[in-house]
Amino acid sequence: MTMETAEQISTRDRLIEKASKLMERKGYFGTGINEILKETGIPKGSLYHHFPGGKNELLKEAVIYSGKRQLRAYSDAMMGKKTVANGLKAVIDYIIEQFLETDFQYSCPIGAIAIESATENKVVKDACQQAYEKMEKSFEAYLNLNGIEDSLSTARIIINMIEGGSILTKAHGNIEHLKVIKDHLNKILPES
Amino acid sequence: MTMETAEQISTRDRLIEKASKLMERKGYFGTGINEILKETGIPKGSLYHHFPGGKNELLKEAVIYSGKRQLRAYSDAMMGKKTVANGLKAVIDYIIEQFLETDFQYSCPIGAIAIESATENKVVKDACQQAYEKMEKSFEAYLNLNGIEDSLSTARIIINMIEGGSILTKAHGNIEHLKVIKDHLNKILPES
DNA sequence: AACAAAATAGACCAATCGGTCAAATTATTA
DNA sequence: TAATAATTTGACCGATTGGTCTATTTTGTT
Repeated sequence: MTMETAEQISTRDRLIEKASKLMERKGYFGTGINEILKETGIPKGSLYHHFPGGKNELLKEAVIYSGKRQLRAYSDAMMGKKTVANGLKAVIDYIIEQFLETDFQYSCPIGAIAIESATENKVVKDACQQAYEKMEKSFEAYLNLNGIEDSLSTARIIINMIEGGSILTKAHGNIEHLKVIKDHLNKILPES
Repeated sequence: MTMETAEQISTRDRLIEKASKLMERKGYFGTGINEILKETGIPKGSLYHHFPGGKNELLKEAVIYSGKRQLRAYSDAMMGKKTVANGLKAVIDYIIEQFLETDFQYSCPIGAIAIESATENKVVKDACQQAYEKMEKSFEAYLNLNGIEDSLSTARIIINMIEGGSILTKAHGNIEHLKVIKDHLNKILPES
């Protein structure tokens, strides 16, 4: 009967959350099991109890978690915007915000893992692919619902620009490459 | 007086070359000093003789090397093409070729490093930034020379798409996301 | 030939890597 | 409450990490 806060986060979720954060910034190889444990204070045995597959299994879950969080954030940003162009520009604005808030430590959550070769950790690689597929379908549906032609290819172009723009933003330490995307959206999407 | 081949690659260059290849595929953290040494057969002492700064210095040089190689490959692909659209499509074709030849192990050479957070290795980070800046200026000049308006912002959009498209291509294991870029180039650039 | 500088060679180091495992503890069910 | 299952705890493991250091060999210069 301890005084506990309303929501008690499980050990498993705490591991996934921390792994997700580290992974987004340092990739698969840069994310250390021991670092996750030290920062969360969770002992090693617990990790291998919840994730018998070890690092691969934990990071697979972390990719899924990151993907969901990213998709939800994008959806929230788009919600309520009157035009498609405005909805997508709100997504870019959200990303810009993240970069500014984290002093450019933020990056494309899935990209940092997906970019690393991974003949090895196929489990993690598959999780990345599925996360991207969900995002693609989500964008496609959004465009299709608003009467945009070539909704699939347009969705792909937009995701390409977002992912690439995020890398460039991180590399340069300024948001110019993301701002350019907003301008470009005006060109390729119907006004108002 | 040994029978030696025409070109003798220096120990230094062999290290940079191998580091570059590993780094493009596995990023900063995934690239191990020991792995480089084992695969090249070069002893450890030689590495720290040529690169007193250790891993950071070697990988900085590797980023510069990768950037130059990438830029040259793009330039070669564009050369001789009559229209800007065709020149840029040739660049995408080159990238597609690389993916197919390497069974999708190829990735954006600089992106794999740039995406990893790097408050730490500032040296490497700066090298990434400079590599991207050179590429941006190169594309901008190419567009400007061919009478394209908004050459800088257009260059940035194109680089964004290339980098993002490469990540998505790697994640999905097919070239659809790169093909879409070629179609899009037709839309945003003047025909022939 | 003699000397100095450059480069090669690899043994060695502490620290960290991901992972295993047996014991102790807490929760659940009978 | 007794038995059982789920979970936590942390010591321990071999392998690998990036890095240092002292010889030895090769190269260049006079």
